[in-house]
Amino acid sequence: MIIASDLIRGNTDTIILASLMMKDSYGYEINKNISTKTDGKYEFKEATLYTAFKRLEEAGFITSYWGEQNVTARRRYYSITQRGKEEYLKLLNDWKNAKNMIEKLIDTGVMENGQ
Amino acid sequence: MIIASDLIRGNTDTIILASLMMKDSYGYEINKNISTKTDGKYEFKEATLYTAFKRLEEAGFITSYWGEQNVTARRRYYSITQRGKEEYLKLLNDWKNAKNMIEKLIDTGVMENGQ
DNA sequence: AAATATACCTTGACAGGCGAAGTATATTGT
DNA sequence: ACAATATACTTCGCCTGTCAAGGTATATTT
Repeated sequence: MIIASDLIRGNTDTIILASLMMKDSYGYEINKNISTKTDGKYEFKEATLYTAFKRLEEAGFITSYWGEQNVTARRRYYSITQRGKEEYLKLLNDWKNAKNMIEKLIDTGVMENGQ
Repeated sequence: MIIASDLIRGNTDTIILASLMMKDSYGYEINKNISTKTDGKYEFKEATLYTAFKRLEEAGFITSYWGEQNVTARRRYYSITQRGKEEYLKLLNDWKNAKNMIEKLIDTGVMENGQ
């Protein structure tokens, strides 16, 4: 998994909501898309992913429904709600702030490059 | 505290090690410096800070010694070790990778600005 | 018939953050 | 003189999120 999960923690919900901003999707697909986007460097552990879905649904940020009977296994699709969209924007902003703050705090000048 | 601690988690050790890269310091001072640098937006909770010191010392990344008797309360100073310096560089690199990955995963184009 | 891929779910352990409470000294305010 | 505040460190126990491990079920490939 290469990337320490404690560095992703706090962005889990944002990542899931971002995926659902595009279109309704289901756990397995979301995870595969993440894997593709990161060249296989990251993927949620299943338990983490499904725990997150439950948390987000209970909070009213997403809703779910069973997909049509399909060729492979059954799929539970998730859809982002209006409140979820608002939350996503808030989380995006939180990340922006946290990121800037962290950079300010961990930089000692040893890595001489602005990006 | 404005900033969600789950967004900082994973950078706690890096922030402390970064502080000690400059000079030996003690908990209270490190925390005040963080508060100053962030315009009061962030500060470790005491329990978090001292837990982190213990963790880092057990891992061999820092060492500690009691400061000279001084005008106010007694101070336990921390010093970064050679292994701690190497760890700091590693953590800095981990952060850089995680940051890029997160940005890639949470961006949907709704916030139209490159920074 | 077995292996693999798709797809979801739950339990229990573990680690880090932190509220709360405690200890001790020096300075500042009234 | 006494209280409040600032400095400074420590420990206990709870909470939350991650995740290893196990389970269920179907379709395709070997």
